[in-house]
Amino acid sequence: MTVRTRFAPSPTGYLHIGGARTALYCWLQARHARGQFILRIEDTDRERSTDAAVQAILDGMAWLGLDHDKGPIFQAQRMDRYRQVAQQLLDAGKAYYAYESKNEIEAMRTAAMAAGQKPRYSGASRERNEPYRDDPNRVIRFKNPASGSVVFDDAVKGRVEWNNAELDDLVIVRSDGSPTYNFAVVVDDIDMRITQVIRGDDHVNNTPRQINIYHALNAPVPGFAHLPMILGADGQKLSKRHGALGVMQYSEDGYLPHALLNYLVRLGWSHGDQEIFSIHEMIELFDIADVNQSASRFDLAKLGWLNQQYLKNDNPLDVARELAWHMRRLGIDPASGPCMVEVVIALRDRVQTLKEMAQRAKIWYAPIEQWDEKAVAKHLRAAGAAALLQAAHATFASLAEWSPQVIHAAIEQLAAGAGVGMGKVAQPLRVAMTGTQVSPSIEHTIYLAGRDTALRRIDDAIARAQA
RNA sequence: GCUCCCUUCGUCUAGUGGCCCAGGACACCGCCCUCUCAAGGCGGGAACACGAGUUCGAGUCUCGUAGGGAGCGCCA
Repeated sequence: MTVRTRFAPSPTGYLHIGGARTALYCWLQARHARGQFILRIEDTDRERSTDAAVQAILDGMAWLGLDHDKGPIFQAQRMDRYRQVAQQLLDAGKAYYAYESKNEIEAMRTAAMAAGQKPRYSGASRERNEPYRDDPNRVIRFKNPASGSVVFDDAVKGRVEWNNAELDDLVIVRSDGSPTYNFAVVVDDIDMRITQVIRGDDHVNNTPRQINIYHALNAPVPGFAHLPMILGADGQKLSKRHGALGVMQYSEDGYLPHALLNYLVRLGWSHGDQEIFSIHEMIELFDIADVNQSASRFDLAKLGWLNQQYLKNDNPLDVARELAWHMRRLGIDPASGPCMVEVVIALRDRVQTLKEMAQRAKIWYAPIEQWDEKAVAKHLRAAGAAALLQAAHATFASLAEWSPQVIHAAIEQLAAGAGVGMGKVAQPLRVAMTGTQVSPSIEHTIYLAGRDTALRRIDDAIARAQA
């Protein structure tokens, strides 16, 4: 049997970290089994669903590379199908019309609470066999079994047993004729022949009543896997206020999609001591049954480390392409300076994101924006610094070849000639090149600036040293 | 209130009764390397929530307690 999984977000916002991990696990499970991955948009709530959110989800999935084999399928376009199935249930005596007002239902809930039960619908209309009539309160409720229990074997939670007595008769069709979530998912998952339902564990409690609907429809029940939540760094539930960023925000912040995927796959799942997984390895090794049962926290530091691993090990040509995008975002033309690949190699050990890399690369593409006065005071106005810079200027101007190796040798000679250590020469030059005391190795910093810029900056620095 | 779920270093996790006085990774601290910052190398501190029970033996099985979470909608 072909394995079929689906990711079914509701379009009420962007694709966040939790949704992205759910999507990843669904995708991995399907790819691992060489099955199908279906994308379904659960937009039965017309109030809250927006086209912009649909687009944001699609963009997020595309950026992560989680491609689907079918879809996106919109629930809003399947209304007739839900009504048809509801009618089937009605005809079979497995669902019924109910006309209680909101107030009446509210009263039932309060009464149940007072009796020490959970707030629930009393089932008042269950045996009344009320015919259809035009009434603003008309809904269709599912006739849940009154006794016995529902048992399912959750791929991550294990065996879960639920007493039917705990379940009330839920609404499956609203007064406006639209289906409710619990009903629409079941109809869809049956129609799409989903074999494994993978979703957040906030749905565990819905599962027993959904299984009862499967039974009422004489449909095979799929397997279930309920994923634990992802918490914020502070252990609080992830919300918009608590760093629950949309996936595309990570793109803008300079993370590589593969790094995010790698971080996400390890959040709740592991394969021995392995930390780095190629997409191919994830697909080979992932099994939903190995997923953890407890919630985990989102740790930006580890994401940063992983991102750097990819920055360091990916082909610099590919990284350069990404870097160019971030540089343009900073208003810099990547063509106005040195070869991007060389810049990537110079900076990749020193930053964790592409955004930082672009920020640091600016010194080779645009004039120095800001001088670190402490650096100027310490290294440019130091005794002998100006003379060293003069000497460096002369040496660099006469170099036959402009390469890091040649520049390195020249600086060593300069230091030896002045009877000082490398630091005494490198630091003033570094401040001259960058305005700060931090940069890649001095020879690369100078080399990447290009001879003309390097000489000009040394002149500026001498002027500044004497100011 | 009721029902369900969860609990190993600060964080992500390994661990499926003896290989564990608990391993790896991130973070943190120290040392080395060194022109700065990193990267890298080496080293360090750091955890089985608690209590009973089963067993020759429990992080691993059972029960309880505590703590955390989810759900109980004509929201998904």
